Amino acid sequence: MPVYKGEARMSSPDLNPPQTEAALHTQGPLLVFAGAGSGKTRVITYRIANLIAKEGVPPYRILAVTFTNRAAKEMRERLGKLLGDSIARDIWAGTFHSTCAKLLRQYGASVGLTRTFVIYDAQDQKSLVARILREHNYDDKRFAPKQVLSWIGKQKQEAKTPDTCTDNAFERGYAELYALYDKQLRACNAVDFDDLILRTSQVLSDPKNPDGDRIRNRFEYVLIDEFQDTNAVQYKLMRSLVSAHKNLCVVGDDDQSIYSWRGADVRNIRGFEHDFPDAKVVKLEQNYRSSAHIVGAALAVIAPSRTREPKELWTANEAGEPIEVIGLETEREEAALIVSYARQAREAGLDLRDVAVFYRINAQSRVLEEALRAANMPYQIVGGMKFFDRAEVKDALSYLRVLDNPKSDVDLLRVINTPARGIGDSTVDKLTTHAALRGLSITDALACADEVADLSSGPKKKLAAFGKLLVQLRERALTLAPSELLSEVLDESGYRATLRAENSPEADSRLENLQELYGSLRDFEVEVAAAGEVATLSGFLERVSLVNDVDQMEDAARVTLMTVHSAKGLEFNLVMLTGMEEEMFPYRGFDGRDDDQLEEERRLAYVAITRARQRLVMTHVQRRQIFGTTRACVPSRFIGNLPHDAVVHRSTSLPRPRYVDQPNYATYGSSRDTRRESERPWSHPQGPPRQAPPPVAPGERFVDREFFDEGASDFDDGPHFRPGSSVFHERFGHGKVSAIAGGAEPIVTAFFPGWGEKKVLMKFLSAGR
DNA sequence: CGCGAGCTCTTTTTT
DNA sequence: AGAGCTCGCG
Repeated sequence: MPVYKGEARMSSPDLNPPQTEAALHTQGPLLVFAGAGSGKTRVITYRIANLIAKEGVPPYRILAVTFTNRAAKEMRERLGKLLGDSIARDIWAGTFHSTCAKLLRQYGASVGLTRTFVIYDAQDQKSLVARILREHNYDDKRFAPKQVLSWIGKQKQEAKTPDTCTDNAFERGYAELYALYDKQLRACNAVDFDDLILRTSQVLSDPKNPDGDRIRNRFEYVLIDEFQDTNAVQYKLMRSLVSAHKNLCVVGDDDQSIYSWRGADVRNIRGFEHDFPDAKVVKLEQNYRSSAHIVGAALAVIAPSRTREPKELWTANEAGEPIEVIGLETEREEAALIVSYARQAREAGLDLRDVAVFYRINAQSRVLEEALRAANMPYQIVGGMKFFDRAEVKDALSYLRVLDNPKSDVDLLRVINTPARGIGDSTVDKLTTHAALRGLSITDALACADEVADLSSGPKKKLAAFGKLLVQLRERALTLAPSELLSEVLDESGYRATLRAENSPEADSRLENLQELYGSLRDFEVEVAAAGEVATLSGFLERVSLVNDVDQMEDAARVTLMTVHSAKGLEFNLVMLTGMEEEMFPYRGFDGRDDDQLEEERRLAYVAITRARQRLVMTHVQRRQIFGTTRACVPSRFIGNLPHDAVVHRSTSLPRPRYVDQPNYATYGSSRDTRRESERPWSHPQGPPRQAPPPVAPGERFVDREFFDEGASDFDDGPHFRPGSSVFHERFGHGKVSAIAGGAEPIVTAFFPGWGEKKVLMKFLSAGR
């Protein structure tokens, strides 16, 4: 019998009244509006603990859906502390996607999936659609794979199937493609991300399907976090999941709804009471996380939003440090400032894991990264190019996936000529045509390669040899541990040998990445073994598909760089929010932004600000080089919204002249402007700052560099090697640098006695004698 | 059939 | 600025 050790705490002042109300709720629907930093996670864990300990609900009958796997893991850890790890382990906790993947492994048969189905990512999807377009002679001017996929994705997010998706003649072509794409996925025993939800929902909503009832009976209590970011299928799935008992708790904040572009519908949370009229509603409005200045700033930024659920965030915390708004000339200077601030924070005793740098788009990270690296400041970048998206890693995974699931054509085609084994495009074309005509998978077609029409004996032999390789490897897969299989694959396929033979710095780097993949597979095996289970290939591949970068984030003493989207749900002592300029944040895409999108940008800014506990720094520049051109920049309207008394302005130069074309702006961006957001000018000028930084004579150039470190801005010569430097390399020993080629991964040319001149990646070098 | 060079094209946010 | 693509050559 579980003993609930935290019982004493439950009634203690640990929880405020609304928190207690939510935590003690048991039966029926519950809607929790959880303001930023209002102790939401704690309420959720206490509530689950209460269900288990007081109500006697078995942990395995509780499903908790979180936004990231990281959040699920953290929740489990907290519950472990309250109830013990063995109980916490039995709770179902994960994202919608990982939960559905788990369910489909077991209950996927009725929707055409076997236990070894694979999950296709964006790249896989694209290559599949491209192939369909080619094979069916679609006009690739009218049908771009990306557009086709985004249209299909939208249908799936709205729970629409190929036959129910549209009767609009204009969209007929898309609907046909959806049908073809769907058919291919089924033939491949594969799903895409949206399918994970859609197919699970289909299992649940088919009244004749006994699996639906099995799943329903399994979960007596369902909790969904970040509910404002659920889409229509997820909502539908949720409804059929709880239709019997209605023991549903949803938690969210409409002010933090930032994923509408992914199909998320904020009406799910705003209209919740309509679908569940007897729902109990609790509002958590006290912020415990941030200083009063930061809470005030967040409120000021979100206030102009026209559509908000009524609620009032407040805090009893102290005012704290003012928010710093810093104007700089270029993005390089901005990066230098970030380095300088991080350094000062570290010297002041702040742990670097408590320092974060946010930006609106990933493209902004490069310059920041270069500056941090040059300054030897430890950092990690979340997002951007993922480890598992690298070509060599994807190749290796494709081998594993097609071994696990022979029907996966996309994976087979990816590796059929990687490394090059003389199977060219025309041979592959004939093979795929042959397979399509007979309704075979490519693996099957390979098994009888000599029957392929129009193929001479050379290519046939090569196909047969590759087919044989796969058969042999598949046999080995039966007895080998997944990590051993990977090793075998890399050897037998010639992949490793080909890279070794290349003997270039890039190839070395790829080999290293493959080694890292091997390492992560080993880690997975150890972890699974610790839980008393056996590591399966499918299990590993699924994890790889569904982890995101925030899940992967290391808990190390480093500055963290990420997009604002990735930052949702996290918190840091010091947050530096970069690129606070019109067109950057709010971001302006190709076709501008409509009102709804601008509101979402505003909510995004709200999310960014509320991540900070003690200190918030916002930077903006006068000109920024991005996408190959230089743009002139104006401070973001969100800066204009900040309360004057909470802000200190600084800059390294006089702001650009402001062309005031709207008399209203004398109040420095106050929300007195009642026009709709989109009617206000885009590059609207700021009024003069109310609270000027140190006084400056008009026209005089004011440069305030006292808040810079000496030397922080000249990171150009930052790389610690230059021509003439002595370096050390694992294999080549000591040498002397002759040249350095920059870029994200700098390549150093150096002379090594006994080896001659070699080009190596800088990361493989250390300082020599 | 495979590789390289030039070309174009795209550029938000991600499970 | 960078990646991905097509085309042409060996």
